[in-house]
Amino acid sequence: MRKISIQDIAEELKLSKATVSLVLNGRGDEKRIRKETQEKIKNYAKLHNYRPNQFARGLSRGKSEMVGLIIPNISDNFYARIASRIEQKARLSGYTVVYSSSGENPDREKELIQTMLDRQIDGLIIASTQKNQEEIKRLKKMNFPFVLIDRHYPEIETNFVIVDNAGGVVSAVDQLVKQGRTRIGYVSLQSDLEAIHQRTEGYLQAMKKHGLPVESSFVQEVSPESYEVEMNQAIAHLVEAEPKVDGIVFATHYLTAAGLRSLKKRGLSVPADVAVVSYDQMNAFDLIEPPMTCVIQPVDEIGDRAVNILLDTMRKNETTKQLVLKTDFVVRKSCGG
Amino acid sequence: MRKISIQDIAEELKLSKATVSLVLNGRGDEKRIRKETQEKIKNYAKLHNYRPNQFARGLSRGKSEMVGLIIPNISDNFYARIASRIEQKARLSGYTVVYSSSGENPDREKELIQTMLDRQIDGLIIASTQKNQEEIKRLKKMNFPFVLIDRHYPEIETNFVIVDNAGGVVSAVDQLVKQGRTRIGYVSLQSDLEAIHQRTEGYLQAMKKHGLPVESSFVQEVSPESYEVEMNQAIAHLVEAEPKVDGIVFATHYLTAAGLRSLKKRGLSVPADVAVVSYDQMNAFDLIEPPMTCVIQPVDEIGDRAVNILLDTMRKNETTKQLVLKTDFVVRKSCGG
DNA sequence: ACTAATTGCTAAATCGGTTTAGCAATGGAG
DNA sequence: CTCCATTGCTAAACCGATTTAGCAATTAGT
Repeated sequence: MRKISIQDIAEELKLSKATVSLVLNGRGDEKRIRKETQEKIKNYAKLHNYRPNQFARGLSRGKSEMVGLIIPNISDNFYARIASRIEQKARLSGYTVVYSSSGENPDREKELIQTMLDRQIDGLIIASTQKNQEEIKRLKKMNFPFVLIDRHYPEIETNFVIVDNAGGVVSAVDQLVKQGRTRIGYVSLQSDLEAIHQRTEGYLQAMKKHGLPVESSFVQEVSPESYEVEMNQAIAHLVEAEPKVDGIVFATHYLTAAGLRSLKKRGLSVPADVAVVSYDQMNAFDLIEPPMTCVIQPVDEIGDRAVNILLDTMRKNETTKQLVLKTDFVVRKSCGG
Repeated sequence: MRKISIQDIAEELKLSKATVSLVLNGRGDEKRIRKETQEKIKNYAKLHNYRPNQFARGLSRGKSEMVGLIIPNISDNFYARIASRIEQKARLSGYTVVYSSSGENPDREKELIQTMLDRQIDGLIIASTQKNQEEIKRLKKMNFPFVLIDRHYPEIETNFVIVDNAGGVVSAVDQLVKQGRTRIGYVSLQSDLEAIHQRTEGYLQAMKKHGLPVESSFVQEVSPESYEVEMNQAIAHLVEAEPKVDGIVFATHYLTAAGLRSLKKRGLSVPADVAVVSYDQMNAFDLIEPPMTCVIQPVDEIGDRAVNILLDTMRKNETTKQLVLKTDFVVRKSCGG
């Protein structure tokens, strides 16, 4: 049961490689190969479990039927779910997805893009660190098909599928206001990510819209590296400086987690003392006490749209498509509702 | 800035493809190519950003420098973390990891294995559905390098890295006993997975060891498809039948989650009414009230060991390696401690 | 009966590398 | 001056497919 090549089949059946290849690629009729011959080839191939060597095929066709996916971190549930969806969706169109995590490291991201290009992938989906403009520009200049997801470079014209971050936070603030909260704080991340800035924008917009004051202590930022520790500081500012907040919006799910721990340590009760809404969710956010109110990102839609756009771009050279998806919202007890 | 091939370099520098290839693969000295010539080639290659075509290289070398990873579900945090670790570790040895989710579907798993073999991967790491003996046997017969992780086929002699499931549950029961609980229930999954059976074994062993009775209502099984619903039934049996349980061990993290919801619905308090220990963890298990006591699986070690074994197997044809890793344990409030 | 069209298939180039056997030129030893 | 070693490099086969131009044999058309 050794590996069998097209050559082997051709010799065995006393035909040429060309004929065999044509038939096995379904071009037998088009090339007017006799039905009988076609059957013979197909049967032999099936019987001996013929499998085309993808290297040879790729080399000669210049296509790999693979698309690359680069995300910051596969063990972040948000990206894992996107990855999972993209894989499923891409498979339906016959593509294999190759994915890798950049660990939020631009150099590594660059390296990964290069590795994937070396492997002759046909297209790329990237949730970029957003510190990799040069590489993205290069892809664009190469006219290589790609789609940015979750994060994009506003200054580069590319395909992208992102989420309406500002809108998501607005709905979070709206909900707190609806519950009668007026001194609403916001905890965010020190970050260059557009998405993070937009969330802050959303907070400020929403507060303005409701005519609520934004005290200087209301907006807190912690560093991505040591947010666990800094969160205690941040919470201290929010709940001690006068006026104390009666509601907090956290900019990411893990900030919410850290924030809750911090609130708990101080003996503050949610939502009685402070109502909480989280941007983005975590697996157990409906399990915790109180269950967490969340802005929900349309994970499946991000994946589906990204794949669709990529396939379009790969096939015809479509115009660039830029999508901003609306967030969803789940009200649970943490917001005081 | 077009794509440049070895051919191009050779022509430009009036050398042969062979020389260029040799030099760029670091075999210049060995083949006694003049330093000067080597420099010329390397410089030209760097300057024009030469990148070898991996298809061509793979075709001619018969190696792809890729390893495949097949897991049930990338959006399950347990597997995501393993995948992440494996990717990092494999990269250090110059391998790219291609991964795919089987969705617990044996047919799909088989398909994935085939696809990966077609793509000429050099080795494979599989967390199998355990309903795919034929395929695994086939790999073995082909003498293809692979390692099973998390789940293995006891009747097939293969490399594997699994966890001491029974031992993990024993430590869970031990902890509950230490907290003075004596009527300990166990909620598991209807499943053919060895890992799941072993956990049940562990429960029974531990109860026996402590001389505790296992009432018929103490062991509950729910189906993987509708465990959320059936959990209510299961919990009802555990807490209503006499004698009522005063402690429960859940066989997986998501069973724990569902169980907690169910207990909450009935107004039962953890750990006052029922102490709880979870086999395996979830992201927010330290956030919930009460924080969850967990059996911790050595995720990183699974990944590291699997890669090591795979690399060994790929290089020299080592003897089969079979590893059973010990679990860890985190005590938190849910067990009454 | 002669040309034209159709049928059925193949030869050979190509993709971009790797690798082995060996050639030509130079230097040194005897 | 001849012979052998060494240096520096190359020709050509090979990996396993795809694809195009076109040949030979048969059938159809007039």
